[in-house]
Amino acid sequence: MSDLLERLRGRGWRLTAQRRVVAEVLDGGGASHVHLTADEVHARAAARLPEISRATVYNTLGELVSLGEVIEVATDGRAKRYDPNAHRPHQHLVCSRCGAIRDVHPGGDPLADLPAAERFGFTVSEVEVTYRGLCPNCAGA
Amino acid sequence: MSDLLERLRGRGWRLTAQRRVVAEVLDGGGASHVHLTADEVHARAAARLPEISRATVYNTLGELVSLGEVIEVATDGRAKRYDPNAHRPHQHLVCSRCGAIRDVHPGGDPLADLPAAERFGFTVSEVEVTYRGLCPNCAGA
DNA sequence: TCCTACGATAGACAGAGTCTAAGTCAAGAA
DNA sequence: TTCTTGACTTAGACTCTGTCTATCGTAGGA
Repeated sequence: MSDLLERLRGRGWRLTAQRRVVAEVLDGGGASHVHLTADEVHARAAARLPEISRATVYNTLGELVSLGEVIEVATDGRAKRYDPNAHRPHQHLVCSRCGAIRDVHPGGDPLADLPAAERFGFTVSEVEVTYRGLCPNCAGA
Repeated sequence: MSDLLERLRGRGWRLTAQRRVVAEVLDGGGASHVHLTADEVHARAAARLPEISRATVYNTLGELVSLGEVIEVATDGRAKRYDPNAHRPHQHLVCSRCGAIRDVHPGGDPLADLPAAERFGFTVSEVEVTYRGLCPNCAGA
């Protein structure tokens, strides 16, 4: 994660304690890639830096998204979730009951599946694929 | 749309003026398939039936969704949008700047693109594909 | 026509996110 | 090292979207 901070600093980011903590929280999931809501990020950040405000968390997440370091995922129309796994293209598997999210990496480029005739003049730059169903826990219950 | 109302009535739906107006508003887009937010549906319904309440619009939309007559689309993490084009499988093309939405119908079944090894025990039942980019208007500006 | 259960209503409430004004501090300059 | 400045942070009010509850109204069957 320190390389992320260095990368951001190289792009003119001022390195504050708050931003550092938010970046660390997002990276905290490690390989499991938890997809936290802004509120969860705030709660975890506040555990280390109690005076951090919600606005700062929202600002920092927004900046990370616009810098392409984090992906915003809107799976349910409720709170957005933030996915730090931005550098490897992937898709999401979402449980319709409990909301659990898993990253999946099928091969192929879904963008190629949309013929020009179906683009209606749009300049398409990305695709978001979300598979919905029941996770093993919920399917068992 | 009257066939929709008949279909719903056949399923035990009580046919009230409010429900009729909401169904007509959703159908009002016709072939263009506008994707209205709940608030927009309420505004248009209120133009015909001024005393209709927000709660009624939300209730009716929720019922139409659970009956499979309308699809709920969460493209931006803000307000959900309601898509009356539920009977023909399709995907969405969304403008990242102005939020415009278009239905597209590429061939093929995106569900087939996810190998069992990438399903992690999930019982996958549907896929949601959203292409993002700039619409012709926004790309020109 | 009458009854009654289902549906509609107003308005309070809750969650997610944005905005503003004022105070703080990271990092470059001297 | 100290100073300076503008970017960053903060509290808290505000907006928007959606839900809930108690009460009132009415569609549709008897």
